Amino acid sequence: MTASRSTTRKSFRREGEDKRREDLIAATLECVAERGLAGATVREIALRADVTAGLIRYYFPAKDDLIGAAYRAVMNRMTVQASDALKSAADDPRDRLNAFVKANLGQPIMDPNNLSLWAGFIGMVHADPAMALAHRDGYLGFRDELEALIREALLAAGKPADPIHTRRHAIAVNAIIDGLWLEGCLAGDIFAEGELAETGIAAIEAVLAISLNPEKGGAI
Amino acid sequence: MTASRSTTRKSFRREGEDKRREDLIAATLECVAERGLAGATVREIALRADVTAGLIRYYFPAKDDLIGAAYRAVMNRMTVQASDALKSAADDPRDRLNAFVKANLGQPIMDPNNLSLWAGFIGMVHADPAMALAHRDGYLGFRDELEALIREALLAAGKPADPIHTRRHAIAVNAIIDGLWLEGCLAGDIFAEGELAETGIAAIEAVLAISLNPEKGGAI
DNA sequence: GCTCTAATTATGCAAGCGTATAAATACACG
DNA sequence: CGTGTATTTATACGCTTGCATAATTAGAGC
Repeated sequence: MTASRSTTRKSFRREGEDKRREDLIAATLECVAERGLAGATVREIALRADVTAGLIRYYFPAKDDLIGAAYRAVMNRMTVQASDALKSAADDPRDRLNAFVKANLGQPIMDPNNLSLWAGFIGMVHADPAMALAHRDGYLGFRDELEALIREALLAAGKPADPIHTRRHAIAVNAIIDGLWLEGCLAGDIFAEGELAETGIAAIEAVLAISLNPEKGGAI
Repeated sequence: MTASRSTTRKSFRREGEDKRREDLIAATLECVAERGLAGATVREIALRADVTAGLIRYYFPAKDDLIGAAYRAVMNRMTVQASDALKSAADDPRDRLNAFVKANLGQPIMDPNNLSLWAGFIGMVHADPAMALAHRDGYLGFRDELEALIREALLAAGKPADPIHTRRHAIAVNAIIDGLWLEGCLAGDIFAEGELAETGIAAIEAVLAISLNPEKGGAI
């Protein structure tokens, strides 16, 4: 046994399955944030997670599964962040809707990194049915939550809230939020702090014909 | 000269530079439409254009240049289609804005293929400054055109149209159009024919507090 | 009809990709 | 303190990719 090892093998720690999955997903998001979906290669992700590439396949059958998990994680994180804003700030439904919109149109949801992953995914939706399903679930879930908020806000303002109109309102308000979120993520630097959130609130107030600031301003 | 050629060389025709570029861009769009940006490889594009891969580099220094040209072509095409709708249908500014919105929220602009290319691009914007520039130009151009339409529509309805409010209105209306376009491209099948366009018109009327159907309905 | 050149094909290369698999090792358990 | 196993590393394979370059040829101009 006189031979000396020319290279030392990487030392490592065993981690819990959940921890590793989370780390790998976090590393994936870092890659996407910095170089887009194309930059999220198996090797680069492993490097970020301080792990060797083979381990990824131990936790995810294929790379697409990791990417899909990362997408779901981001969407879920955004959903949770928006819901948190609801919990912490409201009893009047109009305040709740107001807080929901402001949360979606401010940090940390309105962030270029989120957009990069979202866009990369959307680009695959058309070609990959599995991802299309993942997307539609997230979209409808978001819109349903929004529709419930709108219904309550309308009722609190003494307005009718029949399903047909409420649905249409939800579609329009969803578009306003999505569109402004997009603008902010893509070119946040050309807008003043809070400008997009204010614009969104004002537009939604106009569409629903109610005030979302019931304490300060009266109902329209 | 008894030797026979084992394989015959591909016959070809020389084409004008413009024609070839257009063909290559069209082939690129086909690839993106079918399999997403990732499916738009140099070899696949060449196959579609009935050309060998090397020729692409003769017209485009690098693949990214072709992709960028394809992006610009699509955005330009959509812009032209929307502008055509303006020319063919209007003298009252409110009708013009109405037509503009309807055009952007209907065929052929609201199309999954357009979205695929757009999304793939947006995903790269964050990482590639050149593409970021290409995008911002297109975005600001679109918004400027929209802002002009809005200003005229407001004035025609006897409403004030000072720059500050007009800008904010343009941001909001742009968000509505973008958001609904997105929804329609992603899940057009869950909406009735023309539903998104109607929803968009109604939302924009509410935001601007004017009617966009001056012949039938009066101003609000 | 010849010639010259620009357009096109054909071939190959080096790099990077995702994936497979065997060897090594940390660590829980007795 | 061993021992077994789940976790992790290491290595390599086959494929695809974008790009370079040499050979060919279509077609314009004289």
